[in-house]
Amino acid sequence: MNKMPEASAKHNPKQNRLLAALPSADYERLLPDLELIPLPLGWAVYEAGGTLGYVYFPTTSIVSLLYVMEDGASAEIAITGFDGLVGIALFMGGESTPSRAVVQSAGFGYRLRASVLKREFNLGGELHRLALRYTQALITQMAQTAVCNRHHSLEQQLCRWLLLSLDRLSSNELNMTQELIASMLGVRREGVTEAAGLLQRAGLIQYSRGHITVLDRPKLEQRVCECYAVVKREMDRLLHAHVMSGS
Amino acid sequence: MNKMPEASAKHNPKQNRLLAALPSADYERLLPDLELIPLPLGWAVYEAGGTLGYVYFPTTSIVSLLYVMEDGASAEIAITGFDGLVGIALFMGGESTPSRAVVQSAGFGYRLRASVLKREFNLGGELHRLALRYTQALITQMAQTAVCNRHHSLEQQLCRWLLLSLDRLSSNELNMTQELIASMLGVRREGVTEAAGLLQRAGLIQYSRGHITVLDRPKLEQRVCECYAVVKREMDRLLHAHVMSGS
DNA sequence: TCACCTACGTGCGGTATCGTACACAAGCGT
DNA sequence: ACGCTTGTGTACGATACCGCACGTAGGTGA
Repeated sequence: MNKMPEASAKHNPKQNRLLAALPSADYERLLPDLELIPLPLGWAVYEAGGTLGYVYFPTTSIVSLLYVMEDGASAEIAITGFDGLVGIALFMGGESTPSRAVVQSAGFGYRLRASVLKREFNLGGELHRLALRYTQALITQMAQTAVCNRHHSLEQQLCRWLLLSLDRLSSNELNMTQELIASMLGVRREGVTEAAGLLQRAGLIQYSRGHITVLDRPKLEQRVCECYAVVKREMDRLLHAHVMSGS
Repeated sequence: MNKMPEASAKHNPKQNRLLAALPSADYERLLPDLELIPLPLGWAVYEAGGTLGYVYFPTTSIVSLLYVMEDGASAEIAITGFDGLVGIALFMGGESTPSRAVVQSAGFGYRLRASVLKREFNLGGELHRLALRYTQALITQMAQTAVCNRHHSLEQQLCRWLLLSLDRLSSNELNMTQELIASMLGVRREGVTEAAGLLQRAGLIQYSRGHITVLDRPKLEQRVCECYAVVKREMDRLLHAHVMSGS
């Protein structure tokens, strides 16, 4: 519908699902303030307790919300990609959160200055509605993470994590060391080696020095715990449903 | 300041921190629709996936948000009392959530019809602001629960749970069987027996057939993991700070 | 008073994950 | 080509929690 001349054919704010779901009036209003930026692997989009100058709308990148404890132990509490935004504390009113946001898979995204986001949010339009619905989906993901941490095996959690990451990429390949996965899942690196080894021997994935290729996604979905489906279903319900009714 | 004749001296909507923080204009507007109701132990305020007809503002009761899995295993993801509200999905836009809300400690609360809440929320006034800030505090609690599940011992988690519950009651006594605590923490009942036994032998608590008395709260705070303090601090920051600036 | 139920205590083998240590292999710079 | 760093595989005892079984004790009702 919108055939406006983009700066680059490769990058487009509408690659982000939330931005894409905005009515054109709202979208046009934000467009001049949307700034394309690269999100390099490992970069901290924001630090725990820090002030948020921007919200980020990832397009081709994946950002993990993770929590680092006093003793250095860490755990991922949620994962965001083209289907969400990073920096909910800005519009929720807290300005900061005790968690970190780290780029888990390098790529691009668009950012919006805090003041612009707040202004648009306070208009009470679609961005307001979408942002809150997305936040609720994020809450579901966090709740599910808590439960999964409690009740499911490392192998199941790894499957969940792989699938959640895969859903936010356009390929079936991840660039990710076991060390990094371990810190996300909050387990030992050796634990990941073992679980990944099982999956590899079963022919579901192929692993090599920080590069994972998913060979058999259906089988991965068979092994994963219910947590994955719950998160995915809720994400779809809260965001897809909107696109339907909103346009 | 407000010396209005309440229906009962014992019950007052302002026993709930969120309602108390509303400017009088907003408060007065809601007052006719606030309905005092008893919250009996074990009652499901809402079921997973169910429609929410009301939001609840607990005053003397404690409500647990918990997640029950397909195989019956469960885990608490957050806890709410006079400092919060139950039913955030109503204003977040999702209408329902995949979690349950169960009364963990009997008492009272006020409820508001969904339509009334949404109307007030959409005015964009203080309730809007407060509800979102509270939601962010809830998010922190859920994140912390996820991390605590992953990294801390059962004993530490029990301490955290006792303190969080205690903070939402006016006494130092809890009515709560080990069985119930176990289902909240998502562990075996025997595990709770053991952990509680340790605390009892150390003279921190006194246990007897579903009745816990906290004897030495300072020592409890010494044993608890950092998770408790983080949640409490963030709760205070997000809600107290408001009271300051808002009135 | 006695039977019964509920809540709690305890013991024991099983298992997943941890902590640590070390070996190996792929890539990278010189 | 060589050594170094980084990423992965493996082993092994320790431990926290599980699943199950059973024992005990306080409270309740007939």
